[in-house]
Amino acid sequence: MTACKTPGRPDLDQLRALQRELAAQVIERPLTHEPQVVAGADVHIAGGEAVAVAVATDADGLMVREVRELWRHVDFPYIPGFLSFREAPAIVDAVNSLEAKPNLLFVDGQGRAHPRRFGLACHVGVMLGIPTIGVAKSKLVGRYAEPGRERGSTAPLVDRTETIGMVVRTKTGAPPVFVSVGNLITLEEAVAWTLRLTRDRIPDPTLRAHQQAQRALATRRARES
DNA sequence: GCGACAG
DNA sequence: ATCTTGTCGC
Repeated sequence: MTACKTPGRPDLDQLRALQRELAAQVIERPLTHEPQVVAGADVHIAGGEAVAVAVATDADGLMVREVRELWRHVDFPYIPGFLSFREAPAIVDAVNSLEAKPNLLFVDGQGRAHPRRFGLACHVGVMLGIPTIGVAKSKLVGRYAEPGRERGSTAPLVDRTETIGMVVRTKTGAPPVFVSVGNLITLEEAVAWTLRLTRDRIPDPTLRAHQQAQRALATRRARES
């Protein structure tokens, strides 16, 4: 049999076509409801085992309402531009496991600031049908001028002639983050909510999810030794 | 051909 | 992301 799926080398041409198709389903428009439940999600992967964590907080990110941890097998490799095929399934499951569906979700990666305008935050946003914001710690595509050093400074992220996101200084003196629309929100709102929920460099719900995922992996490693 | 390249 | 604790430098 030669027609088996080969985890090592996915059909990227086919996936690019799929991304363009799904990118057309992304809705960029103002929030229709004031978010009451905000969430952040992150995934850590070690040797085919992925742990996704979703943390739900109040609208200011100060009170944690819920933390869900979900394990999943992952075979898709990391390929720049195709991260969502590796991480989106686990994130979607983790968010769906929350008892209260969030009105806004922060995703650790790009939204529309992607070569085909379909980063991880868009993928998750389309699958869940909720507003999502992509907050990435580094750039995937686009050009930008360094924003001012103070927290709150911004600079547009531009690809060709299109503004695909915003480079945002969320912490004075720290490297900026790359904010873009995931789904059902505008770029301006995405930037405002990112600043609102960020106390350190990345949004609080995301930071909490990140730390919880790290603890979960460490725990599993200790258990296996 | 040469860089760039989310997590 | 991950390998990995303390240590070198401004």
